Amino acid sequence: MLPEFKIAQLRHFVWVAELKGFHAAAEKAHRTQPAISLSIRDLENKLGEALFEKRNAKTAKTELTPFGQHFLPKAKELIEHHDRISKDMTLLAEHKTGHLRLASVPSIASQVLPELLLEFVNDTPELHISFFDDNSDAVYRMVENQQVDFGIAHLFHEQEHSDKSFIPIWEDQIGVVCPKDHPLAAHKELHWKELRKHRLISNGTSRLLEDSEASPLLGHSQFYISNMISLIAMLEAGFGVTTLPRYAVPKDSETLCFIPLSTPTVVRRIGIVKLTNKSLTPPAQALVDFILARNNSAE
Amino acid sequence: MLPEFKIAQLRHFVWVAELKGFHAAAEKAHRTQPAISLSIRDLENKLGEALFEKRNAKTAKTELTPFGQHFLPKAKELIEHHDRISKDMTLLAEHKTGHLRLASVPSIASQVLPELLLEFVNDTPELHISFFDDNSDAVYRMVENQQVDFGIAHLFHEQEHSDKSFIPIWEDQIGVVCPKDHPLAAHKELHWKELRKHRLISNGTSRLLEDSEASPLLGHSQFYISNMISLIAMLEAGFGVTTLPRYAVPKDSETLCFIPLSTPTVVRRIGIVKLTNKSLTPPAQALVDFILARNNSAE
DNA sequence: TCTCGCGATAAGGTTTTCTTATTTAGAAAC
DNA sequence: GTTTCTAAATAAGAAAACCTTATCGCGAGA
Repeated sequence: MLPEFKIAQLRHFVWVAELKGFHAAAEKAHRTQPAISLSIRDLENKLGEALFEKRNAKTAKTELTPFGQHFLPKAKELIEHHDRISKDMTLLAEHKTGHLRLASVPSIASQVLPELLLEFVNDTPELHISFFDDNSDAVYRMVENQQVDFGIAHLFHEQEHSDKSFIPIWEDQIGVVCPKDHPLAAHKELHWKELRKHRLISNGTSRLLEDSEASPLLGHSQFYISNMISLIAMLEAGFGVTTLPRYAVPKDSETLCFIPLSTPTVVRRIGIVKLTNKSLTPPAQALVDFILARNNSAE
Repeated sequence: MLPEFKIAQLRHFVWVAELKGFHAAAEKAHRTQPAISLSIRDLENKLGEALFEKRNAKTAKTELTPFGQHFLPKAKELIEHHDRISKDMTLLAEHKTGHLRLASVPSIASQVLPELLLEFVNDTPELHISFFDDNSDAVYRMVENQQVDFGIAHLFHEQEHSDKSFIPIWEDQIGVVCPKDHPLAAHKELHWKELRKHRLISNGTSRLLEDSEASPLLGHSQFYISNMISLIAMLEAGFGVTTLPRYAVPKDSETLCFIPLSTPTVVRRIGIVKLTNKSLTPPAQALVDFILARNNSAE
């Protein structure tokens, strides 16, 4: 029962009023003059009042009635409001703006994401990114609680996360880390049995070998260091060697080197974790797409 | 190139979101369910993003995407803005609200308008009325300067106001005013010659007689009082008699009476003055219509 | 497994909103 | 005073948008 205005119609009205003519307004609207006439008439009928002075009379210029003068600023405000929302939502949909929350395991966080994010935000200056790094469990938890839009973590076969989906992206191969002047450093690749002669330090990622034929090594290990910084320091001090996924090793270390294990070849799959039945926000979806595209083209 | 939303479409979206279902929304919109589906899909296409979680999947309840959650409050605000304007303008068009500015000559102002306005504003509690009373010249001037929406004044034959139009409403007959105990008070009507025997006080309205056969009376008059209050006081004191238009005489005077002049019968036409090429605001037009209707039915 | 509820999809009709063509009226020019 | 010109109104038909009925697909609960 209240009349419902169309934005286009209001635009026509504003243009006729401001350009003082139907022809000029028609041109601006990319319509013909009769279309504007009808549009205005429809508006007048809806309102039950004339917006422009009777234009068949002697008066030459199209001029607003007092009623029309009242309506003009209101119409303009509504149009502006509409356009603001339209623009905001379009920007958001084009992931040019908004807020993106992301959690990742430290290895990817430190070795892959910095460069990747730098490239991604290059053309989206208004995008805010919140970034958390923590271990896989914590990442899963943050995804579950919707503290982040998506996470980057390992795939756990054991724990069934039926409500989450996993998109594998990176394959992180397990290898041996030792000082560059260590006897093992000369090898291009290693068989697990070759490690038995050396002092092996196990760490949090060692359990990745549990299911492999290298599992006897774990019993062989006398030391366990969970903290990555300490572990690296021990290695650099020449205390021994360890096994680590490649991404967990500082990329451009001066003192340490990484030798892949050829037998067994153990890979840790790292990928994107998100809630299955929840869409991503446009910026988040854009980043996921970006990561996928980059990794497909890279391989 | 920016998408343009339709208010109806936004309503559909809000209803689907809030009622958590297309059927419920369809009912509220007095549409069928497919209409709502298409409406939402169109909106999603315009935005380039899904608003609701994929509804063909396992999920039962229709739920918003994060993007949709962002859009919902904005859509609601825009709808509210639209409805506010729609309502305001409708009220204004129905002259239920707004501002009406009016000027009138004192006679009508004091004897006709009070009762008339009281009746008029009866069903328009939100209408503000600014009211000025002044002589005819001033009323014309205020109309001309658009200080008032319209005026109530005399018709001047002499001065051509080509830009103003005059709608005659009242006919104000000239008569004689005298104390109730005056010899003339017994008459039902008077011939101008009968006044010659009495002391005549002329006043601002006396020039209405100038063009009539009673013009000799004006030379006969020894006193001229421009101020109405003083004039009435003089009459009440029994100083003499005067001629006045009927509406200029206090209606229910205890002491004075009004006897029409039969020869000559001079009427002063009072009516509505407005700018020719300017429409009235809806409340002003409504009042004019009201006055016209009242006066036609009264006669 | 069946059925129900909810939403998507398809096809066709109605309404709305344009366009082209023409008319009208005032203003300016002759 | 007639002609001419310009701007808007009007008419009629085409195009687009929108809604309806009918039907399908799919997951959930009986």
